[in-house]
Amino acid sequence: MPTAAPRSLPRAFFARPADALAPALLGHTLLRTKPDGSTTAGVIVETEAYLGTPDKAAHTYAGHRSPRVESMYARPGTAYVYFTYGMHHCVNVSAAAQGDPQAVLIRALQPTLGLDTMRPRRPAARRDRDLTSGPAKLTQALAITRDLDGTDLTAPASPLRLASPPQSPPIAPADVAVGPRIGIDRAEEWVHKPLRFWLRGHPCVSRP
DNA sequence: GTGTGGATTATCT
DNA sequence: GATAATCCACACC
Repeated sequence: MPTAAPRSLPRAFFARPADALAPALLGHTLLRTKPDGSTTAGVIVETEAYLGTPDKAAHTYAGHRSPRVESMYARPGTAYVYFTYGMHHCVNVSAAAQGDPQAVLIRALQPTLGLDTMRPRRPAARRDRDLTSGPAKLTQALAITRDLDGTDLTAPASPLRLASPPQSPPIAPADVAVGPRIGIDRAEEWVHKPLRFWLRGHPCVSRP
């Protein structure tokens, strides 16, 4: 019998522009395995695309390159984890081709595995849907910090990886809502571009 | 060397 | 809605 283990997404899945990858990631699973063997995971329900060099809201606008953002330049399927607001981490997936610094921010998950492990990491979450309903909430719940920056998300043995659950029902385009990105207010024409994607009506998205 | 401002969240009113 | 919490990267002396 085949196991119930999700199968990792192949490198080629990530080798497309961020605005094409972002909606395609909806419905796939982010899995986090710690050295102690604990596993936490959730289904992606909200993403945002950051298009790199031309995108005034991207960390790599105008080709900006530094150790912090190096993972955005890495081969597709690499984790870009950054630290912001003095206390929060956010996790992205590098997209497009190596050297083209595009990425997709994972903004919300539906928690599916290891909820008992997540709860003590998220004491403010009064309901389970609050465990991972935001980009910094999900990194807390899954214990994702900067030491996972650069992780290969396609490798089955990685501490952080992306997978497609067996028998996952396909996401119909009509179920995907599109709108402007959250928290972007000084990127001129890039403020309003429809680069945020979420599952319409899902209770775990960061904002309706 | 100093100053500024976040791809956010929790906790108030 | 407003604001504090709190670090780092970067711009600009």
